Amino acid sequence: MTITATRDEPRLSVGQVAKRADVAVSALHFYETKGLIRSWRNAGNQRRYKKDVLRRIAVIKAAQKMGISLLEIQETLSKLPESRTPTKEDWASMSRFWQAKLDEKIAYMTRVRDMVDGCIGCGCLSMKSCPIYNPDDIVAKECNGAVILDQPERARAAKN
Amino acid sequence: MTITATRDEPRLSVGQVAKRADVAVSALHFYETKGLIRSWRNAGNQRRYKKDVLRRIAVIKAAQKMGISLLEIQETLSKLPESRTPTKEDWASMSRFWQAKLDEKIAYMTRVRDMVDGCIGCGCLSMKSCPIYNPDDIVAKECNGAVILDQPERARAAKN
DNA sequence: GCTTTACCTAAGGTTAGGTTGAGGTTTTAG
DNA sequence: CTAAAACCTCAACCTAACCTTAGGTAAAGC
Repeated sequence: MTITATRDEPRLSVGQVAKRADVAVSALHFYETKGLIRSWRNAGNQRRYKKDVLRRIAVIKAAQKMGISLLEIQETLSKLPESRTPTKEDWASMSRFWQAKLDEKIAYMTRVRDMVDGCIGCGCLSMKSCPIYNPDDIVAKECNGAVILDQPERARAAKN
Repeated sequence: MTITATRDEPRLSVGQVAKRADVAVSALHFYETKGLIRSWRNAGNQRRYKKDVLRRIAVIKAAQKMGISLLEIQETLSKLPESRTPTKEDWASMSRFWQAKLDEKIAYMTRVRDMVDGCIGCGCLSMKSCPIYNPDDIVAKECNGAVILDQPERARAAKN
């Protein structure tokens, strides 16, 4: 009896998902083409979603707020087990993964801030040795002594 | 004599600027169309730059590293005096301005990290009240108590 | 049963920050 | 003086992350 009740999970239409997750229908289509979410079709070829798509979308949005690209999000989400609905621990470990990335980014930005601070503030801006003045070695060698600024450079690296 | 020597400031060609600033010629053209840098033309219609363009470009690149858009950079640079070569204090105040923005961003990311941490970690993820679970109020009202997450939303706001 | 609302696909558009290429001119090196 | 290197403009193309529009189908309300 309760079994029957649990069994006929109600599937959501794209409109319902859009409303509840506060994203545009077009975005849901888009996420699907990118493999971020999945849908089933009803007899009339309309998308039907399992409820846990809401959590997936919430996680996608949270990750985006962290500045993580959809590609990276997709890659991470794809590690979730397809066979079962992800558990709390699944989401938690994903969260830890992204937090580490965030920490990296925060650290990176802090280094940039300090570099700008140190270099523009220290008076060397007018000198040949200043990393800000000499764009070539904007990755400061002088000024504040070996500031390592090279984390979020994957995009550029990929480009070249 | 020295006066004469100081007076005929050597102007740089795009190729020279590109090389010294480590940016593509196309990028320099692009920056010019966006009003980020300025050039003069020689008799043959070729671009010639004053030396301080190098510093401008260095600053542009530094700002980009901070995640500041070219539009914002342009707006900030446009406040520099056109009449004279910017002084050290000009650059320093610009640097302070951007540092404040960076601090904002860092604070924002820190809040996001803490929200993800608190919410996924606290066990409420499976509950209706969780801001991560309920995308509508991903701007956490529960969990960690009023986390204000709304700084870098100009893009979206502008869109809607 | 009919109308309105929701949905479908495919293609093209948008913004940011450029890059690439075509077709032609100017500079520079030998 | 000539050939190569550098430069010019303009237009097209690129990625990300979607949105919009067109033309057509399905579902829901009365």
